[in-house]
Amino acid sequence: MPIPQEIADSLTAVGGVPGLDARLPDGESLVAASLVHHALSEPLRLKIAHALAVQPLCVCVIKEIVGIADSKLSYHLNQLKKAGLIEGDQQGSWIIYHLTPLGERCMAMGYPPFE
Amino acid sequence: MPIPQEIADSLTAVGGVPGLDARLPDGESLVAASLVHHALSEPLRLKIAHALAVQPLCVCVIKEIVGIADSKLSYHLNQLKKAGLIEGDQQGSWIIYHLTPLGERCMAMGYPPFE
DNA sequence: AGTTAAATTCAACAATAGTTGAATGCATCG
DNA sequence: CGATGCATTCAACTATTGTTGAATTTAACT
Repeated sequence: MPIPQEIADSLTAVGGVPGLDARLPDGESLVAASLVHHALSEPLRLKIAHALAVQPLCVCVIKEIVGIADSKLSYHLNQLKKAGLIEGDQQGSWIIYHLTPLGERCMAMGYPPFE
Repeated sequence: MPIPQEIADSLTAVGGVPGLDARLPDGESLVAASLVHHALSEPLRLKIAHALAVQPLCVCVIKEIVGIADSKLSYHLNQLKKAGLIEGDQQGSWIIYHLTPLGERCMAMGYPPFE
């Protein structure tokens, strides 16, 4: 007597385990998506992303907002950059960070959907 | 010689650093959101969440889908549970996992928005 | 009660990720 | 050029997270 009837029935309806598996994103898509989630899995980085959703900012202003040491901030900015969510452009002495198109779309969705 | 003009101007328009800060989610919200991101920051857990978005499943079927050891699967199911994305109900010998309302909303959004 | 199957828990271990402070790179200004 | 301010890099360290296999729990069946 294998798995519960309800599960078995609906599973059969989608083509069994192979049928269900076919509906899932492929490995590459899962990895790409998980990288975005990982980048935003730290409150600090999430806050930076929200700030950049308001407007582009140089590192020194971001530093005022989050209140952490330079090297720590650089590390987290780099994590966001590696995930493709932000970019930095040198402008004189300053590096101005802004959301990428992907970053914009992410921040515009209001995710995760609480309430 | 302070920050670039464009940044300074738009920053002034939102009320300076304090004004910008007021537009950002509070610390509690940032932590809550980052927990959801963290739960989905592993390809394995993301795949499980996608599978449960198709239908509720018992652990043994999830195991067939992701192809990992029992204890490892339990660990990851627990991570998703702690983030409030899934729940498990005992039904006879089996535990049937399903998305919570929050999990449903998360998976329904098509996040992150690639393409 | 004894057995079997489903799933979780645990402790030891391995791997990843984040922090820190000093050193470095780069652009500007005198 | 030399000094200064903005930002990144590096190596050593700490902390968090994930993996493994054995032991345990719970429920059903005989």
